[in-house]
Amino acid sequence: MAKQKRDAEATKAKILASAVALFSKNGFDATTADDIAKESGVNKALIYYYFKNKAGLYETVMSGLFDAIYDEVLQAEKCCDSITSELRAFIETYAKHAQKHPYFPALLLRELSDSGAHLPEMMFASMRRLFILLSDILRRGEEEGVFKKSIPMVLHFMIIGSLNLLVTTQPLRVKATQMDNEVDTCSECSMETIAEYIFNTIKTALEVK
Amino acid sequence: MAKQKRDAEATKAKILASAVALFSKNGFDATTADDIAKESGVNKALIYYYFKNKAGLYETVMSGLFDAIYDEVLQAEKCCDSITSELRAFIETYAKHAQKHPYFPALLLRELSDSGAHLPEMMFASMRRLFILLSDILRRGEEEGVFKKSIPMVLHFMIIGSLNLLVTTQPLRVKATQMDNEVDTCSECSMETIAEYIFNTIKTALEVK
DNA sequence: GTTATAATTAACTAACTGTTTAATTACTAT
DNA sequence: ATAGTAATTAAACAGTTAGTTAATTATAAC
Repeated sequence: MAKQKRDAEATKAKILASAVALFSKNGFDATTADDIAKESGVNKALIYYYFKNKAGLYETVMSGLFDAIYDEVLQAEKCCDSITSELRAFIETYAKHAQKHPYFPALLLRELSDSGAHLPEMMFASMRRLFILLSDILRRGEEEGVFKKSIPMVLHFMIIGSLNLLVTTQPLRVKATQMDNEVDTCSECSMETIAEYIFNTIKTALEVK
Repeated sequence: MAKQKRDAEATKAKILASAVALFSKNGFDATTADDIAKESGVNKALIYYYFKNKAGLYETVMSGLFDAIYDEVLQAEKCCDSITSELRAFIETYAKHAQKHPYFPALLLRELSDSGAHLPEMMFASMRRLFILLSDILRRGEEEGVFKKSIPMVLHFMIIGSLNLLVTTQPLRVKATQMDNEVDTCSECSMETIAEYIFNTIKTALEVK
């Protein structure tokens, strides 16, 4: 069927797309239902018709984003022959995704900075899933005698903390370089270079000497 | 003089204290002038009398927090005999401060996640100052042949990113442990242990073999 | 074609928010 | 005492916001 005048799925999709864009740019509080309605060209009441309320829409948005990155990382990890390359895949894939969807780091950091005030259970479970993935790599590496004993939670935050911050601060770092070329803020660094460097740092620290 | 019925400095201090607490808990947008007035027991209009407007109050709050942590790190770094222990001091002091003032990581992460939307110049300069401190340690270490060549900006975010996230997620990680003891979220880890581990990870990666 | 249902709309509301104002009270210097 | 100033107050204002409602239109089933 061609485009109808009424298409519930299409309407829902339009709302979601605008919501992702606006929530990530301005956060939950600073994004209004009117903004989303205007951006998507959809009547405001339909937001409540389809998503119950603003919080419900936000949760749907976040849930989708979390699933997407988890699936991608899970996928990438399968096709590896060594533990070390699994670790590299974890970091690289997360980095690639964060670069491709730069709103994700912003939303994640905002959520973590108020301890998940807006979405208790769902975001909780999603973060946990991702952490278990890394935790598992480290445990198996340890069992195989390839990795030293580590504190997975700290390594996890060293990885995703730095990756997320490097994405969100990108414009800030570019600005810093323009103002003062003395300080190297890595403003020209590609996400691949950064991921590679983080991987090497952690790999070196994990190596049994 | 004993306590008077009117004391401008005391009033300002009361407003600031409540503002720090509320801004860090709920962020800029979700904190209302009414909240601050109620919490501090000060008439709402006095916020505008002393701080011009909400943004002005926010900037004063952030400015104070940034100065405090910078001064502390700068102080700690002076009294070191080796480059390696300067690096340790940097990480340890930041960790200690973040633990002592757990609202700071929350505010910092929120700011960075929207690229400093609320306070362009001031927070920019403060972040830069702190980064230069670390950058300098790494450069001198490199010159002395103690450290490998590194990407300071990435290391900086690995350090402060992980430390900040570990502080803000503390309650979340405790909750995770209560629900499921299988996954170790480092919920019992002291900030000293964490700082020590981060230091060792980075030190090992920087060592010239 | 009629009917039932799902999608859409414009207008509305009730609560909230940042900020101002005009009046009032306490303190200080003379 | 008095006058001037600084601190404090309650009330109000104008704009915004999440969420609702009752009516209207399209679609599909029969």
